[in-house]
Amino acid sequence: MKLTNKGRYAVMAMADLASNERNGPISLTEISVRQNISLAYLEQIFLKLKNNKLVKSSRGANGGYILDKPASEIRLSNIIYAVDEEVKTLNCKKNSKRGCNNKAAKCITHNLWDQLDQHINGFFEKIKLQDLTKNI
Amino acid sequence: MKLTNKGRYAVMAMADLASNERNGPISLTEISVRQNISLAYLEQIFLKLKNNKLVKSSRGANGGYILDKPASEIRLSNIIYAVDEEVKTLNCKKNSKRGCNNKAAKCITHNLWDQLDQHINGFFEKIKLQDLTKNI
DNA sequence: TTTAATCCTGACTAAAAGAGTAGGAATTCT
DNA sequence: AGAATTCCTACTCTTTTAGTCAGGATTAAA
Repeated sequence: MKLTNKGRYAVMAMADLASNERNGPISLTEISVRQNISLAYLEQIFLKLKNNKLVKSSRGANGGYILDKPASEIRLSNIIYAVDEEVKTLNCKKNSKRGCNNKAAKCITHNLWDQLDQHINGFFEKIKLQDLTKNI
Repeated sequence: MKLTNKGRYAVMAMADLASNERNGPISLTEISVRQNISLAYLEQIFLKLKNNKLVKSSRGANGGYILDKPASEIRLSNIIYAVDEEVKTLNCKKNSKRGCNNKAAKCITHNLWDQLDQHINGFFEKIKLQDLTKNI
C-alpha cells in the first residue's frame, strides 16, 4: 500500500502552509526549517502538489508558495494522492500467476482488500486541511 | 505500513483451511495447489500462524494443519498481526531527527496517523474468518 | 543590469523491505 | 525402511523508499 513518509511530509507541509498564511507567499526554506524536512525533498514534493493544483508558486526573490484554494476545500486525500500517485493496498495484477487468478474460490480476499482501500480513502476524504490547522 | 502480500496470503490460506475442514489435518501442499501459493512460502507463513496459536500442526505423513479454534473466533486482525508483526502505519521514531521531534507544531500529523492505524485495525477486527467462508 | 532568492528537473544512490528460494532436520504414517 | 510432511534457518534477488546532488531557468528587488 502506498502510504509513505513522503505522503506524511506532504500533509505536514500543507498544514504548515495553511497555518502560516499571511500576505504573500511562503518559501520552502521556511517550511524546511519549521518542519525539519530537507529543502531538496520539499521541492520534489511541492512540484507534485503544484501539478495537482493544490498550491500556487511565485518565483524570484521573496517568492514561495500559497494554497491554491481555501484550506476548507482541500481534503487530505487530495494531498496523499498528489504525491503518492495512488492509494491502493494490493490489487490482483492481471496476468499474475501468483495470488490471484480469476478462478472461483482462489481470490477470496480480493473484495476484502478493495473494501479496505475504500475504508482508508474514506478516512482521508473526511478530513480537510482546515481541520489540521486547529491543532497547531 | 505493514500490509503486505504475506498478510493477504495468510488470510487466503486461513480461509482455505476454514472452508475445507474435515476429519484430520490439511497439508500445505493442498493449500498450495488450491491457492496457488508456493509451498515454501506457505511454510514460513504457517510457522508464524502456529506460534500465534491460530493453527495446530501435526507432523509426518498425512500431517498438516487445523484451526486452533472455531472460525467464528478468529478475527482477521489476528491473522494479519501474526504474520506482519505489526499493523502500524508510520510512527515517529524516538530520537529521529527528521519528521517528528517533540516540539509543538512540528508533528502535526502524528495523531492523524495514529487514528488511521486504529481505523485499519478496526476494519480487520470486525471481520471474522467465518465471514469469509461464505463466499467460497 | 546585476544579483540574490527561488523554483524546476532529472539523475543518482544507499538502505530497507518485500517476496520468495533452498536445503536439511525431525517426525509420523504405512 | 521409505515417503510424506512439518519445522527451521539462512540466503538472495528485486523493488521501493527516502532522500541527495548538481545544475539550470526564472523572476523580483536593489
